[in-house]
Amino acid sequence: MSLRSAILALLRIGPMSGYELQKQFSQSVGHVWHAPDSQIYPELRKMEKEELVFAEEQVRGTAGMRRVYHVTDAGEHAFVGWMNAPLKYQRTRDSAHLRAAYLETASPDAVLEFLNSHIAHWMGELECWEDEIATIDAYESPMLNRRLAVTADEDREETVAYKRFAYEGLAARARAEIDWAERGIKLSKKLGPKATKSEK
Amino acid sequence: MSLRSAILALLRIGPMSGYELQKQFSQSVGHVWHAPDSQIYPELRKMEKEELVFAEEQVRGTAGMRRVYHVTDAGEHAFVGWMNAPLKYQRTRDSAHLRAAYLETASPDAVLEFLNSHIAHWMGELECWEDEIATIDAYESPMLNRRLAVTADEDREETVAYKRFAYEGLAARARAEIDWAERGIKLSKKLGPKATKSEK
DNA sequence: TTCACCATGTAAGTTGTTACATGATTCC
DNA sequence: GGAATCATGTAACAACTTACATGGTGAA
Repeated sequence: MSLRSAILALLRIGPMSGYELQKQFSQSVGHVWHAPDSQIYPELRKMEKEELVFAEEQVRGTAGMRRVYHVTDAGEHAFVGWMNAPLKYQRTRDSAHLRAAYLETASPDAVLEFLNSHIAHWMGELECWEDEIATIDAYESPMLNRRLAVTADEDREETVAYKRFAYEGLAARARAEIDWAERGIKLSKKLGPKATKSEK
Repeated sequence: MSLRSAILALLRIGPMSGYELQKQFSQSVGHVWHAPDSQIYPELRKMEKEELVFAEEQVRGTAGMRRVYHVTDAGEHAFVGWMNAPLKYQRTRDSAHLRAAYLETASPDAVLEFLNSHIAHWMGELECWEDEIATIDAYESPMLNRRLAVTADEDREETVAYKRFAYEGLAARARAEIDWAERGIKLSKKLGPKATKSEK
């Protein structure tokens, strides 16, 4: 149900086509909740059937078509309902930590490769979130500005603060992962000589 | 494919029935990689067909049955292969941070409830991992001891160290989530009066 | 004898992945 | 005229969830 909530959250910023949504899901939002186009288009059609959104059909050129989706009252209600309901935590499936627990099975090279690519992965995430935070602070976030334009003056501070808060949490997580992997590299180097010794 | 790797990792510790595996997946391992019984039994049958494991059929009482699974050479090879291959990161789907980004939509009560239950959730995880670490340090982990019993002397330190390392990372993550949610509570209290004012 | 635990699954549905498929528009 | 981008999907498959379904064993 969270894909649906993510779509509603985006459409609440302003009406958008499936294509525009898809671009959002491949950028910043996609780093919190990923969704490929093959999931977005069918989901929009389902939401249309359930009247959470409605499509404004636009003609492009001579034969082109564009369906711009708007949130309906029912959709707004569903989103607010989700926001106020208890959150369902999905069970963890964390392949990196699963692997870490059995790292003695991997070759010393593979251990370093694993930890280094873990760092690279989370560095990418960290950069993404730090950029987002900088963009918010500079009042240059297109999506947020679009939302603020239709937000009452007294609610703007809150809207900005929570967005920043969310991104800070994601950045903190990325930093924790990087720290952890760096400690892992030190550990593997400490263990290294013994591992080699045992191969003799 | 990680479910398969997790099963192989457990069976490498020692032969086990589906039921025993299932118990592991509902305890400590299940906090890294969750799997319900309805996924484990069919997966074991598939792995049996692919000859990654074989089942030793044991009779219990007069009519009871028990299939104890052992890792085959092919299974061992598959596990080591997975351990040495680059890890595939699954795309993030983080409903808590998704929600956090739009918290201005929730009622002040719902915000606190969300953040408090986030803390409770991660406190539970943290406790789980700290217990595991304490158990390892006291040489009282049944699964780890079972594994160490069939491990060469010089590899034991590594085996213990990586297990501890994995759990430390999970504990660190839990702490980061708790910290973040606590900052969120402070933030919501700071914003609180204004939010109320805007309702007048 | 009854209750907790051992033991093994199936079935239906949802969600997510990967690959395929097509065509229009706009800008250079 | 060609490339990037706009635009919308389908199909097959894999993974995961939730609920259902059944029966044996062992100890109090």
